[in-house]
Amino acid sequence: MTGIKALARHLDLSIGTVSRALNDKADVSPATRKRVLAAARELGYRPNHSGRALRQGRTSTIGLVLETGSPASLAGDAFFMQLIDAMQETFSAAGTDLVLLPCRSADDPIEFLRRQVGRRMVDALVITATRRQDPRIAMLVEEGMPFLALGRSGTPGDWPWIDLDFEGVADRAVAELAALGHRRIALVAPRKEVNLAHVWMDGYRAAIRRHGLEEHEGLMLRLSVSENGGRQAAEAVLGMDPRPTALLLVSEMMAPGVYARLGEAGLEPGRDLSVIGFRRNPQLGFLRPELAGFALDLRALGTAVGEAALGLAVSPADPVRLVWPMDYVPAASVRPPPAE
Amino acid sequence: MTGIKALARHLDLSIGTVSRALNDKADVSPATRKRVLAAARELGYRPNHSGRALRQGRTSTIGLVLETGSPASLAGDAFFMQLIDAMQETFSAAGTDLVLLPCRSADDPIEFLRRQVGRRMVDALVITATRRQDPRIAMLVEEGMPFLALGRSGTPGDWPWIDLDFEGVADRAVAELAALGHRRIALVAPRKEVNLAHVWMDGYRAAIRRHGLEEHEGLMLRLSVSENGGRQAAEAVLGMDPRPTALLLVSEMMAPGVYARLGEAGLEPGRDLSVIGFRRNPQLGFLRPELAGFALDLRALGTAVGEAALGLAVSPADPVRLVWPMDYVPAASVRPPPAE
DNA sequence: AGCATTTCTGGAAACGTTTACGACGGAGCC
DNA sequence: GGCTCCGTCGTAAACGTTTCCAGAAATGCT
Repeated sequence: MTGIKALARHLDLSIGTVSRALNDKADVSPATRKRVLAAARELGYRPNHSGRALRQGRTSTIGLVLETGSPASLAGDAFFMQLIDAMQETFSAAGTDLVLLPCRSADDPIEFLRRQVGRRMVDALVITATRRQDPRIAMLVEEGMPFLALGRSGTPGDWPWIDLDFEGVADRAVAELAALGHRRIALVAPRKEVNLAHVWMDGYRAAIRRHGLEEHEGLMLRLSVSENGGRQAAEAVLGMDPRPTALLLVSEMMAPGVYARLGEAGLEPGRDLSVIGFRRNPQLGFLRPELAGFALDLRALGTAVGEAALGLAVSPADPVRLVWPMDYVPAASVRPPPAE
Repeated sequence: MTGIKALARHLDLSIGTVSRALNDKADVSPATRKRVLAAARELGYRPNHSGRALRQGRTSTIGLVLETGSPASLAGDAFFMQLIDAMQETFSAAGTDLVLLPCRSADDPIEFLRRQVGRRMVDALVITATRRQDPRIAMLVEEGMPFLALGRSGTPGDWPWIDLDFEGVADRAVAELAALGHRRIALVAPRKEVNLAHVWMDGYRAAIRRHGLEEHEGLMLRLSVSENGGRQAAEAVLGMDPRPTALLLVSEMMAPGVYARLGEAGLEPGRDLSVIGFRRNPQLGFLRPELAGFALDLRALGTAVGEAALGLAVSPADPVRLVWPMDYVPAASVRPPPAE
């Protein structure tokens, strides 16, 4: 393997000069720089990551922690894939690499993170699926590890986060439904104790109250975020008496299940039960009637997340705290409630 | 940050001795070993990954390359999540870490891999979604990078791979259907030019021929592996004249789309069109009638993949070449064809 | 007791890179 | 011509760890 040493010997230069030439440092003549770059390309030289990281004290790598085992994390839709895509594009321009660190849900997430921190293999971490009380955050703050949370948490402190506007979405969705005359609106929240579940339910509760609609804990369903969860949501709504006239889903990926179960009962989404999915998702373009939801530019979000993660190392003060807004897109799955 | 140096000073020992104690080497007395381990735990010492990697010439990390942007890779179901989970369990026992390397489908995969190889950040790579002609394989062989391919390829050579038994599944599925009296069996293959598409179609073709069934290129559909793809498959089948009596899916995740489209046409899976999904998937337990498919123990597969990947570094000779068998599990979605 | 052997420990080199510093040459200036 | 200064390059230390080697202490053997 050609290291910088072999390269220097081949060029009859010192390794110091070669290094400076490769890294665009000042103290090297244009002629030699050109010569070095040519030789490096020819010999296929790639700097050894460990050596560089050891010397520089940083790895130019950022880790995104993902939960494996939980279907809500990466499965169900290409949400994260697209996010990762955009993040990587941003990183790439900054000479940084992205690695995904899968954390087994069976393992202790704290221990997993502590291990990553100790290894110093990444300069910063991006964590997802934040909990209402998330010990990971306190740990990372304590360890002095730069990190960005995708999602808020009740853990106090000035750590950086970016989150979707769950309460804004819930509020707007309820408002749209109320304006059409809906009085009984059921809500689906994740079964898992992630923070967004509570933000989502709080936003819903506040909006229900503000519009003076029917408030009832039984209208809030906790289900797994999956097609099957959607099916169970529809099942539950069908069993309620009086039956809600609208259903608000925490994830649009549940909608196919809802539609299927309604169809089996001879009901039609929109006409018999208004349905609002969370995110407007082109993958679900086949749904009839079209599913109402909220537009989200995943590329823009991914870029923002990427930039925030990059900024972590450079400016630890003034952490990002960003609620990402989403715009309502009406569709035929939302109509006035059926006449009683 | 407490390095081994600080630890040694704190213990009034040489760093050599401390290192040996930590790494379970022979030349250290039980008493000091105990003392060192206690101090390491107390001071929260974690070996620096770069330092160790630099010295040892290996990183104890294996990279799994994933394609982002393509919905078939990680989305659709939790297939990879579960695989990763089991792989990680295997790695963990061997003191190895797993990182996921997302490769943007927009980028050049060769360049991406070359970069990973050059960085020497991982000891071995696991690549997925192998193509029929996959230049990545030739490149990795040439670079001398240990790797394992999840999926076969037409690229010649003795590189290690593990793949599902696509032709076996296609063969058995056709046999089951033929035994029930089906004569016109439609097949769904991925639209993308992955190797498995061809293995799958070849297996199907051979079985069709062997059983003397209706052979016709129009019976083979190339569609995206998604719920919507399943919908399109059903759509296509409905439009065929004469209509096939059975449908063989390359992924069970397409089944909900198939079921939905059939339902809209007033048809019932099993009764009007037999459907076989690829893998038996508990996530799809809600489908009625139950979907026939092939049992696959993802944990066992993940363990096998993990072990093969671990063995890559130790025994480069005699590469793994493994076709993973799957057993047919009948269900109500497969019944004799309707009387003409 | 004397020697050989074992057990434990410290010293130091090495992995590949970056970077502070010093050295050397030539050019410019008085 | 001697001085400074700038441009260019080589030298060497340092990052944190592992591992080889030698040395010291302790033990076993005759």
